Amino acid sequence: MSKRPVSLKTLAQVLNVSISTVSRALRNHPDISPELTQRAQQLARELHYSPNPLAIGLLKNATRIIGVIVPALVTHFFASIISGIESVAIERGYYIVIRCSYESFEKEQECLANLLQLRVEGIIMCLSQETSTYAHFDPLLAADIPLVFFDRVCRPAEVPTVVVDNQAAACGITRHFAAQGRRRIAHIAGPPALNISQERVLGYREGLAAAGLLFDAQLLELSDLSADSATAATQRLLALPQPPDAIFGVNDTTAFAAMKEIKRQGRRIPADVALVGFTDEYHATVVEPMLTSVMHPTFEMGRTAALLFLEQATGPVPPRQVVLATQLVVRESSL
Amino acid sequence: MSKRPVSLKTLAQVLNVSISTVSRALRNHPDISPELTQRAQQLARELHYSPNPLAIGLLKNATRIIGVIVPALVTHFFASIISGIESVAIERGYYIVIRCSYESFEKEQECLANLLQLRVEGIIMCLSQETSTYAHFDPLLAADIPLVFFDRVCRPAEVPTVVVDNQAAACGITRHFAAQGRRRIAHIAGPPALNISQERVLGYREGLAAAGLLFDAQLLELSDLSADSATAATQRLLALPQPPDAIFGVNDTTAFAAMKEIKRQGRRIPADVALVGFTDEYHATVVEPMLTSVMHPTFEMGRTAALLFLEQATGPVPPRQVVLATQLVVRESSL
DNA sequence: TTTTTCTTCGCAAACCTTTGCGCAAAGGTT
DNA sequence: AACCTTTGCGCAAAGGTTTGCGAAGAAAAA
Repeated sequence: MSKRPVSLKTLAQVLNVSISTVSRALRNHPDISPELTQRAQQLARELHYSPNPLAIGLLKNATRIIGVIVPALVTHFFASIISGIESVAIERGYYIVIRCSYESFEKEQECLANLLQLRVEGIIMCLSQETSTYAHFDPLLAADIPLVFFDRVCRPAEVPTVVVDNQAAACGITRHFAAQGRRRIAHIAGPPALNISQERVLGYREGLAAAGLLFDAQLLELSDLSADSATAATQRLLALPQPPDAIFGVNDTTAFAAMKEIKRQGRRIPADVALVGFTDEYHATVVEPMLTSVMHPTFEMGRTAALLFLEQATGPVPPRQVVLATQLVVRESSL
Repeated sequence: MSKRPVSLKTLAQVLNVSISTVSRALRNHPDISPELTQRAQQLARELHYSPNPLAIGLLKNATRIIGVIVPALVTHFFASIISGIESVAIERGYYIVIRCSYESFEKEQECLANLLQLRVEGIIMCLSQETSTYAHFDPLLAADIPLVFFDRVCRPAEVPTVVVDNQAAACGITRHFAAQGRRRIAHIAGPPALNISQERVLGYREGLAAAGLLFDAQLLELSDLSADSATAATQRLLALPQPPDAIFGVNDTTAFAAMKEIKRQGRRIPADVALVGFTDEYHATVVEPMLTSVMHPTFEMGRTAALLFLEQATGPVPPRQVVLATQLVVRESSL
């Protein structure tokens, strides 16, 4: 298509020496005379020579590309994590190729296969919401291709992961509610297959116990992390004979949807129902009332995931499980 | 690092034929006997052979990678556009590599050079806020590397672009305000170098004229698209002897910041000051009052940009300028 | 039988880079 | 004068794929 860029061959012809000599000259090989080295580097600059990564990749069997698979792109959470991954990738001379699974197990498999075809050097990903079997990662592990999970993880014994302290955070939220005098604390949970859902439910129950409250199955609702399902869950909760006086959403999308529904029904936040989200999207501060939420170190999470990849890429080391601390940011919605 | 995957060579050795024969067999070349073709394809499946894109890329001088440069990743707007680009890229067998300029002209140049080193087949990008000279695109044009701009554009005579009807939309907002009886309509504009800022200011003035209102320079404030600068601009506007009764923000970030400041000063929206944003981020519906805004077809914008790239990639055609329609979504903040 | 025509495959070059090895000329040592 | 070392460079292979051309063998035509 576009004309071929200048190669070592071009330089060699101009300098009237062999290709291998030019190659050495550019890399300051001691075998090459200072004058020729000088001339070659000078010419390379003038002609804007840059080594062809495909040729090097072919030779070294390394593309310097990291594949990244996210369930969704259009969220503060994932965009910020990608941003973190990108930042360390750049520092270390890697490129990242993004693929989106759209929360679909099937698409997740497609993305995986697709990125492997590209010969990525590793994959950093977050499981889709539908993913509940994990055999599709076998080929990666068998081929020694570094794999890193973040947030939603599996097979932690084999694959390095970076997650947040979900259970502790969820416990903290529940205890925060209890400390405000709330007694009927509800939780809108996520898909049961996901570790994040499980851990947050665990933390929720731990918090209840710590506050001396009994677990009430009616107050534990399920959602698929979407606004619609969260709205439905909220409606069911509010329709209870004894509706909750506090709701803890599994993420901020859930909490925003709950907030809308609560307000739509003319109930006051936090007077009638206190509300807390999870993830701390940027807009938590712009809604009214401002949403109490669990701040995730998203950028840091991305950076850590990338560093875990680098760790695996340099030498095969045992998989590390990094747990990042979150912080409960208390705002108007839960006071 | 990781072991080399199976290549044509591997297959050739097993089948006891030459590499070129296997290559032809897999591509159903008529020169190869049906039985051998059959056997080769069978074996390729069993061994999970997939052609090495580096080798093909080297041969064809094509990486099937599109470089994408955005000023920021962590926004609904850009994430959604990237999503659109990705969707058509996948359909056409391309990969996308994302780079972020962080609104910096210097970083924009770095990203550009970096992606060119990777030998991307084209670049789809949005100008950084600081970018006001455009010579750094010369090498691309000279090398016939397809380039596409979206939203913030330049050199439209040479480079295909996809934008929204900024002036018409801005005019529409202003007239909407006027129709509600507003008389002192302010605009918080963006960096003057950007086409989007210029066009929206033009539309603003066009709308004023159409409504029979005089332009008042005091009511035209500048921002750098950040929340902080928008807050400052809002403070200046509200401190005016005759403060505005309507504010039109150059984007939703600006509008959100303005909303916070207006509320902080104890003024009512829309009673005292009506407010309209631009871009319709998802959270426009969750703030209180819900924000009137201009809905952008962001996903469509990404898709269009990718299609424009494909257009350039197949054959050099004159650059097209695509203008997408927006829609003013009227909500509580301006009624 | 000899020549022509298919059929079916292999050789080699090209894309670009790196690197082990070899080789020539120049200088130095005995 | 004969030998050894250094200096400075080229050859060739390797990595995986595609493709024009040549070639061997078989079948068909003369």
